[in-house]
Amino acid sequence: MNLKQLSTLLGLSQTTVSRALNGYADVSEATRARVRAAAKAHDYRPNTRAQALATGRSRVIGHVIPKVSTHAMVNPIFADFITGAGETYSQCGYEMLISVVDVAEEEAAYRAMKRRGLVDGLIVSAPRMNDPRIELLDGIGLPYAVHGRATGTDRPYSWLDVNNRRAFARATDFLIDLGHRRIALINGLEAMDFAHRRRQGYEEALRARGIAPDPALMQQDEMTEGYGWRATREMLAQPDPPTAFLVSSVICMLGVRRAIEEAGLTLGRDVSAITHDDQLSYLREDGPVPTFTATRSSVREAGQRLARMVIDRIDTPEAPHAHELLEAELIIGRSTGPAPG
Amino acid sequence: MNLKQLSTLLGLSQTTVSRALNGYADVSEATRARVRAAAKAHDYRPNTRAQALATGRSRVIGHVIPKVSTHAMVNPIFADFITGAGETYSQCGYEMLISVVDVAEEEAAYRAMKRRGLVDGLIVSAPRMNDPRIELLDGIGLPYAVHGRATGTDRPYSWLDVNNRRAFARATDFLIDLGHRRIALINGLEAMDFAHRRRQGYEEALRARGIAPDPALMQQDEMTEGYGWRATREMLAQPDPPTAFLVSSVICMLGVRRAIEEAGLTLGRDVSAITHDDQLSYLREDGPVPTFTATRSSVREAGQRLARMVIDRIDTPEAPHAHELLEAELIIGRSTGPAPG
DNA sequence: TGTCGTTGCAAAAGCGCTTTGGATGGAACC
DNA sequence: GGTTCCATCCAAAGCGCTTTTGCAACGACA
Repeated sequence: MNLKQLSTLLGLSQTTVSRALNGYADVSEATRARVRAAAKAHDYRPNTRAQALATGRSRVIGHVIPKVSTHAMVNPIFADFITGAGETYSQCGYEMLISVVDVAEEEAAYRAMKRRGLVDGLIVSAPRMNDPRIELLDGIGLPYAVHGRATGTDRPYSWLDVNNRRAFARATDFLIDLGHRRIALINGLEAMDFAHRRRQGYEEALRARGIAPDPALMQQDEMTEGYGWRATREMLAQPDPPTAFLVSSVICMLGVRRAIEEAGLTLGRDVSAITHDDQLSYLREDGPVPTFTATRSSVREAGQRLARMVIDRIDTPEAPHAHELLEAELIIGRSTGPAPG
Repeated sequence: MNLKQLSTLLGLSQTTVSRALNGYADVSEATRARVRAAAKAHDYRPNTRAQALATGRSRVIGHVIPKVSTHAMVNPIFADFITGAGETYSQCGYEMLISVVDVAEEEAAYRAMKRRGLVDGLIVSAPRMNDPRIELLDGIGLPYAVHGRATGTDRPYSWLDVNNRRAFARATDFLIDLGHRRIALINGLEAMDFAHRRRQGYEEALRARGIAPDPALMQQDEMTEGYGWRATREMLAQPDPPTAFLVSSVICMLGVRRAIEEAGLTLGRDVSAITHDDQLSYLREDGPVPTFTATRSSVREAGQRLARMVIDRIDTPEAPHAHELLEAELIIGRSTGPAPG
């Protein structure tokens, strides 16, 4: 059933049927009701492609996943983020398109998306420092919103971010209050903006309390379980080992815990640890007191809100850029306690 | 730059330019070369929407994520699977559309996708037993391929699955060979077909060696870290606790290990455990001997191959249905050892 | 010389929708 | 009675591509 068929069936023109369904005022309410009823009865749905061609809008928003090589890591927050964004998209009548592109062809991919009219807007994920994509997309003329920020870029853009700096500063402060002085940072790759900010927060909090950051207590890498384990193991083997750890993700934290337990220590008593927790659904816990003390912020909610943000950019490109800074909650769990000794 | 502009620029008709670019024979090689050069020079890309409208093919494949409630779990294998599928799609000139829909509206969503010409085909994930989606999609007339199988359905369909039954039978066998008799199964939800098959494999292997399956040693739930921990804890507290565990996912296994270590036991010595390992990239390990003994099968590769399978269904709907049964490798790690005592 | 088959290109229709620019008829107003 | 003005509706153009159909030119062949 297409527009033409529906309209002849109703004895109306395509124009009237189209305008009736799209809520234009120049259709009598009586006709509109009749049209709506018929559309419902025949389960009429306008053809998306035709609609897109006619309006110049595809009602699709793209997410690009840059692929480094065949075995590169997929971001573990991806699934929850996508789910959040997807919820908003369905509410707003948008679709989500995901494109896996080789990192070498990323720029070409963005250009092609615009040229081919594939998407109306984009989500930019995992911004690096001085991320070139911002200038690129402005040049191309594709609306977008960034999940995170790109330190070093001076042009305005819309973003949503967790206050990583404050979160890690607070967590550091909390550990210092508990009496810890040797606090390690098991960070993500610091080319990533969020990791850079976390280190800033960590170092600032240390310095504010008169503790000099020790390079031997900082590591950065892709946030896997294995990395958490390895880094913790090495640090615990140092002559003057840390008594507390600041960890970049729960996945990583699982490795940290493993290394601590293997060393015969008890987490929360001999050694403390705080992780950032994106509230990944498959790592969710039920109990009243969480296992890990954590700076918590829902990445699913971030997806929801960021989706809304791109849609706003598409609808009102002339509006000023939006910025949302989500504050992470500090949740006290069982992985922290007073410094031993 | 659109077709019309490009053709006037070349002094040719739209027809000729279109046919030149699309490789038709009735264009001289000289003209074709000239057209190609001009297209490249101006970075011409045909408008996807117009192309789709004209051809009746959208070159988009849909993945539907049914959402149970706002806080339902997102499948942890999702990200890696998507990445694999996405790789194949880009190679074949397809795009991937992901739709998050409320489970109550799932059927309506499939119908709408067809009606609106949104997608050419679908991937069906996480099939349950007697999954109704197969009949539904056949009725709607949308090509699809299933990730897993749906026991109980008698109509033919294309699928790709891991041989879950054999994998779990082999793992069980391996544990029995090591001397274990009390072997627990920490399964996924058995409404899911894969979990059902795993239990079959497990029980068959037990019976074949004269061991009666004990309901007290089987649990099923959503495969979170917390579930693994809880289930293991409970089982270890039983009067006649298991000496070995069969675990449905690495995420779950992390919880199993935690419970074992908390009980003062050593994994691989006092208690053995084998997990199924989808090779999720963020849980990847580097070392020579893996931490966990596992039945291993790459979900990313599954994504790649399944994507190819839907594309084949779209291109040749009359071809017989394809079936791929991937055998999981049994990888011996450090989480298994001879039964104590 | 006329016929035929090829080759190379173009005109135009069509995909299913939106939107522009009227057309129509009746009420309201002077 | 004529004019204006709504309120409704419609015909047709257009979005950017593909595809069908047709036509002109050309060489080969008898």
